[in-house]
Amino acid sequence: MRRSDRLSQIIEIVQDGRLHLARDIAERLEVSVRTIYRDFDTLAASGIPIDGERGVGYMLREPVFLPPMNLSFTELEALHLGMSIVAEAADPELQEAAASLTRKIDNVATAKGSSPKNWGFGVYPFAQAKAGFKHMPTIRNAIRNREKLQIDYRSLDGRNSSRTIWPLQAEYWGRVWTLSTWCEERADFRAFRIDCITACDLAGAQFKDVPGRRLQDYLEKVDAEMGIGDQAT
Amino acid sequence: MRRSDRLSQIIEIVQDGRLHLARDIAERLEVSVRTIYRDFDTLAASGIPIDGERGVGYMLREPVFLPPMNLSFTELEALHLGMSIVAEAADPELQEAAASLTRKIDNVATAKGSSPKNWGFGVYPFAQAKAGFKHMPTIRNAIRNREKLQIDYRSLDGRNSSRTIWPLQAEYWGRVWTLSTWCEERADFRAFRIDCITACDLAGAQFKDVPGRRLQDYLEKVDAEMGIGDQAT
DNA sequence: AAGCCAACTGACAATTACTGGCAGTTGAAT
DNA sequence: ATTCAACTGCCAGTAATTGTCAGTTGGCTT
Repeated sequence: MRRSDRLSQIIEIVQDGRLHLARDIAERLEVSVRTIYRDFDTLAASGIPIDGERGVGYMLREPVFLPPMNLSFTELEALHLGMSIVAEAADPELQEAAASLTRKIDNVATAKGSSPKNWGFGVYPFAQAKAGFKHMPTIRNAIRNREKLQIDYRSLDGRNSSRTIWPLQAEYWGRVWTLSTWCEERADFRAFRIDCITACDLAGAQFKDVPGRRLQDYLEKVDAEMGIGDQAT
Repeated sequence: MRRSDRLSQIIEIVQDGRLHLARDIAERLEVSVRTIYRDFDTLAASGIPIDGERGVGYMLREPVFLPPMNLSFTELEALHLGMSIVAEAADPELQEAAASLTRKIDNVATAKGSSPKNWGFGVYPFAQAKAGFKHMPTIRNAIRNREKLQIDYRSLDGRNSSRTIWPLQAEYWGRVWTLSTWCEERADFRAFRIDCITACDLAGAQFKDVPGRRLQDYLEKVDAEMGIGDQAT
């Protein structure tokens, strides 16, 4: 096996986010442990965020991918359009991520002497989408980690309520963002407009994968009703 | 210079889409021509779509990137959100590109044993955006290659007209797509709603970069007027 | 505090991979 | 028919990679 192939394999192995011992990897790739140590050196030198701790093992610090990947021209266009939209329609954290992703890709996908390419897309979503952005990072984080949220909500007709919810999915409707959840108070699925959420904090507990309360169950239920679910009541 | 660095450099050189001779590349990277031939072998074996033609030179078949790239978790989220939106709000060609890009990334960015990950985003744009999709591939292609378009247009108040336009940029407004152009008939900038374009064909000629008729000039003009430009008149 | 674990480091020889040079062959274009 | 430049095979010299060995270091457990 070629060295460069082995380096890619190491990344693939480490990508599960769990702890790995140099000895195990060495065994699996049929090289000596010393070689693995040297490989981790090389990877670190290339900027891959791998932490090695003495007495413990190796672990990936954050998600990574560096596959030999061929993108067609159309895929590049789809990517740029998508990033343009996200840069307009999402919260600042995602906006920054979209911008930095675009920079990274442009760095490698265009000849370095050339001027920044114009991809022929402009995006002008409605301003309303920006209301409620301040809660989006918290919400996305809660969805990722399956953490309950404690929210205060002011519905469109002016009633206030306080809920503990299991955030399942954020939806983008072109103008507004909504959040589909399992609501503990109502013991049912509820969708909230994110711009109507007045306060939003982690409740400090995770939620489990309970059949009947999963995103999949919600989508099936909504499909059955041919609607998009109720606003919070 | 390490071999792997040289391989990346070759990709970077070839990435301008033009023709390159092995001799020139060899000279530039200070290795022998023989080595360059061997490198192209290696690249081809890794799946990079480079064509070599005897007596002609080397050329990239389609855009490519295989950078050592680290994406943060947030960047991955931005990417998935963007692709979800494109998969809903764009024409079938871009939709397919978005889907295939998502597949490629999920293949490498998630542990290979795990089930497909749910990213917590849903996207439901208005159906109107889908009108006029049939012209989008032609239009995107024309923007890319700076080709004039011959269009038939039916404005919102029912008047028909036929124009030769220089397509500069497509804009997404959350519900509809518009196309900003230089219009030869009006000798001025004009924006057209893409869903109101009844026929759309390449005019068979390219347009040049004429100062005063570029996208950049249009954007400056629009900024100055604090509006979004006229609909076609 | 002692012991264990596994990451690390340095040195050296053996092995392997890469490279340049040369002498060809091949396919396409002129 | 000639030219051009991609391609191929071979060989010897060179450079990079590897395994072995003998340590050191920092964190954790007992």
